[in-house]
Amino acid sequence: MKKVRVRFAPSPTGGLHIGGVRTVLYNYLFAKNHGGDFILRIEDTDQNRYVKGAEEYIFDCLKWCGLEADESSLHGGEYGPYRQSERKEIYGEYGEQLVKDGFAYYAFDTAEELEKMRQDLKTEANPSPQYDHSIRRKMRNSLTLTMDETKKLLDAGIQHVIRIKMPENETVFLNDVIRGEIHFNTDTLDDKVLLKADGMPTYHLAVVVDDHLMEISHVFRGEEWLPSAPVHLLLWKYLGWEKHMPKWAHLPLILGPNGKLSKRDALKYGFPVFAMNWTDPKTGELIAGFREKGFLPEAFINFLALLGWNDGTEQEIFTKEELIKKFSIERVHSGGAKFDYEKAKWFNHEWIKRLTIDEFRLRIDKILADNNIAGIGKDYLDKVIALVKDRCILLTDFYDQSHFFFKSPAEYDLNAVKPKWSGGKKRFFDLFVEEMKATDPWESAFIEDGFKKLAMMQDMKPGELQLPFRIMLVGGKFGPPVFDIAAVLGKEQTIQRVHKAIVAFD
RNA sequence: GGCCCGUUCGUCUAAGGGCUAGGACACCACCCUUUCACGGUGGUGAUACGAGUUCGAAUCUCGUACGGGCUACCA
Repeated sequence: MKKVRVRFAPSPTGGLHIGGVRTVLYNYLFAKNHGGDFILRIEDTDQNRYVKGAEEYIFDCLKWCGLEADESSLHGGEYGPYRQSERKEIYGEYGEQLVKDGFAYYAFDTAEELEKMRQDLKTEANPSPQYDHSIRRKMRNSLTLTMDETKKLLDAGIQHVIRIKMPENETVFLNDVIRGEIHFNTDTLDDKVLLKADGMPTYHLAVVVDDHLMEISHVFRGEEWLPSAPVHLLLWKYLGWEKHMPKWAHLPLILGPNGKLSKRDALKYGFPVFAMNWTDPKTGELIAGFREKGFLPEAFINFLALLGWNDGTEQEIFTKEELIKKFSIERVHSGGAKFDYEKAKWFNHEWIKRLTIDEFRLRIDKILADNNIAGIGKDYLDKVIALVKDRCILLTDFYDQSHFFFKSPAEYDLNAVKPKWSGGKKRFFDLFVEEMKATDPWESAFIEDGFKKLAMMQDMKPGELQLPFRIMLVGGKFGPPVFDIAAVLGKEQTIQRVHKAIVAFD
């Protein structure tokens, strides 16, 4: 059997959204599952849509996700170049060959003429007229012009495109791995442009030529490509490569609240749709990314993998290695899946809980730096992490959950303590300071023990004293068990905070 | 409008002719915890509709409805 070679072919026009990442994931998992190669090809045939930094950004995203390509413009390979703009010369000859063989033709229509045709033919029943078999006889192309006229125009260097000549009333069968057999009648298809006036191929020509030249064995791409699939099938046939044609699978779309998930949804609903932050160089607009939101790449790909696929069991948490082992394209759903940010967060939480303290520490450098927390000893930091880790749903929750370990509370939630504050309670804490001074060893259980004994001696309920104690150390009604906090803070710091708070409470 | 794809709890999904239609997220209740989470237990909640095939249909077929995608010299 032919070696498995799959590819992801993004056009570098902006951020990489999760639909794209999932397409990469499924390609990658399939390739690795079959011991094959994953190729990344940059589809930059549209010069007008070039966006600076987008290509590098895509590579960075894949690196962060742990889905790096075996071959690409960055990683090299035997089938390069991997950037279509650098393959420009390759496509022309195939276009000419198609014309010579009668499968395509030259078209000289200007943008204005095309626009006029669409306007003239536009009716309520047909709001978007196509350049198809029914009208190509009325346009300016090598089908309507004589050979001499055509040659004259070509020799004169008049701008022209090459269009595929859709056959009339034929049925094109597509055997999709996920959807089964799909058929199209060619009468409903239009004469797509194959080679543009600037000499660049359109996606349709480039994808077929490159997939052939790069010996791609399987094409897994988004469902939005389904309508143009028959054009690709026909080109494989017309170019004489039918027996080498890859297997096809069209992946279901990832939906937002209103249709295909888009970056507009990110702005509107406040959840990330890109893998990493992306700032549009033209508008300066920032679209949030999962990485910066505090997601673990392990959780991110785990979540994405399960959005449209499952292994048939009830397992939901998978490592990348497990996914590689268990993934099968046949088990991918045919229906679109709505993006659920809550579930994404649940996956992240599960992954954070599974992290060891060491692993967690290595992931929070940036969060500490962003919050000006520096010079913390490893032992102390690890104790904090041990208490706080499982309370973090996102990595970025770490600061909110732990800041009081690094900075004495700047203010107190007085509403939680003031109404019930009394002379008796003040006396208790004065005595408790003395008690703490004698507490040895300084451990959670001993601190708690001393606290409760003293409360009993004072004939007070320990429960009613715990909340004030918490506010003293933390500033508010949150955080891990209060005696654990005191233990980590240390005797001196705990006593200091109690002293300071007693004054503030009075 | 045309073409194509899709349709099981609110969401992601399991079940590919034979069960009380299973799990997870979210939600609710209780337990744990006299912070808040975690955790534990339980609960609400679905086969879009209509025909047909069959002893039997979530599962097969057809129709309808609804949702989505495409309809550029963009990918």
